[in-house]
Amino acid sequence: MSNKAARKPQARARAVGTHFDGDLRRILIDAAAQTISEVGCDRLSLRDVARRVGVSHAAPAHHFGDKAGLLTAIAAEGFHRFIDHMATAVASPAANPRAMLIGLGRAYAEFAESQPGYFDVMFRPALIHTEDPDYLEASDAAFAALLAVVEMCQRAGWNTGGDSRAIAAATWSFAHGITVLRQYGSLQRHFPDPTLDAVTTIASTLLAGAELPETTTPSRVR
Amino acid sequence: MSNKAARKPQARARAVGTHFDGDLRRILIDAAAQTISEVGCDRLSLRDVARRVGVSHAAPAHHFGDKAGLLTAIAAEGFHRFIDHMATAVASPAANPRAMLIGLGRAYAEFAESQPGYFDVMFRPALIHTEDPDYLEASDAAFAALLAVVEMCQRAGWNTGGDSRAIAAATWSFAHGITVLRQYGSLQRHFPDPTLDAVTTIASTLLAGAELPETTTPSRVR
DNA sequence: CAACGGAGATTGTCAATGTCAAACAAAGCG
DNA sequence: CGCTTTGTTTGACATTGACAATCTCCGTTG
Repeated sequence: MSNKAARKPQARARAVGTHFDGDLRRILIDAAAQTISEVGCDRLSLRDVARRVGVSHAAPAHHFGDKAGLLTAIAAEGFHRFIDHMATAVASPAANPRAMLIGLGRAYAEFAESQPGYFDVMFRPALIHTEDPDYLEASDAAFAALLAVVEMCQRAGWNTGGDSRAIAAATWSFAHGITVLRQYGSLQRHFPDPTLDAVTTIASTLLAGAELPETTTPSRVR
Repeated sequence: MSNKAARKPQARARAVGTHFDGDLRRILIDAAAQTISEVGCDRLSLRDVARRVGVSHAAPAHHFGDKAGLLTAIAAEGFHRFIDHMATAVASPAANPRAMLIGLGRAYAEFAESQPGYFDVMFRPALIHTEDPDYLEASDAAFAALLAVVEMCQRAGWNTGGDSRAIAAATWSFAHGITVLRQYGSLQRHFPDPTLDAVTTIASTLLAGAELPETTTPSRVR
């Protein structure tokens, strides 16, 4: 809202029948992401985005083809932001698999919480053009980044005895499940202490078959 | 489509201004679930459902209040069907944690694939009335059923050393993540053999820290 | 038996939305 | 100066969710 108010006069000043310095596309994406973070991906309306920015109701469709095109652009940018977030959050190889899993899971959920306007669109293939080259490229880059983390840990001495792609897929699945179920409130409703550390630590204990003792878990809440 | 054609004459025969034997609600739910399985939850339209059933465009809203009401009813019934499916799929306690996880994960994904019209709605809180008593009851019952499986395994000698609710939450998260990512096609795109067995087995190996050897995995594909 | 009230279902209507075609303005270029 | 291209607006249309009013049947009550 604040940046909208700051941007609107500039937009208005040159609005009538002229160009937007070529950055209307960027402004539209920002406004749409902001709207999604407020009302959710399902209630996004092209006309509402246009209203917020201060342009005509058909301007968004002109830039992105259709509603799915706008959401596709947001999803692609979301994956790029996701890559940046994961890169800074999991910079160094973890001491052990459990610590790595916890770090990855927390970074995943942190991104979903800090960038809801992007995360909500990234995994909604029914709403976007899944064959869009930019989207595919960004999605592939995100998986490649996750794969790089796994292989970095493998090089750091962690031998899983498995294909790194499969391990990355499983890790992604687990982090994604925790994240979306937390977003839905499903976990909060049934699990008394649904902090990321608690769930993820218990999960690794579960899957390890209860042999592993409780070790290095810097239990930072939330 | 086939059952619609078979049902339509009966409906038409008494349609004009009369009652539907009290089962119009059921017919609407069936038609809506069928529609969702075809076009997805996002493109469901009350008027389309009404058209398929052969009633007026306002009939669905009359029975369910609004669109979210219809989806809420479907979600609640979906959780009940989910409970039945899991009960038959995981009837006996698993020999070991890994076998139980694989069984749970497969049953979870099997349900999502066999009942897409219901699964797609069950985890979309933005589209339903999450405070609806029937929905909450059904959702709670589903978690209770999963919890029962975990505790059954614990009684069968599997000591995880953790709270059963936390273990159930983590298990649910992992199964959910695998399921939705498979639905989205994300896994198929990056993981060469995204069968449930493969992913889940690798995952348990990953989380166990690579100490566990490859054991009992009846590798049934898909 | 007749009046009645209510549940089930319909019709009509309204505002909002996505999409499309046409018009329009500004800039670049011959 | 005229032409094309790009960015944006205007106008229109079909679809949708929601609402109000109406109608029809059925069981109840007097």
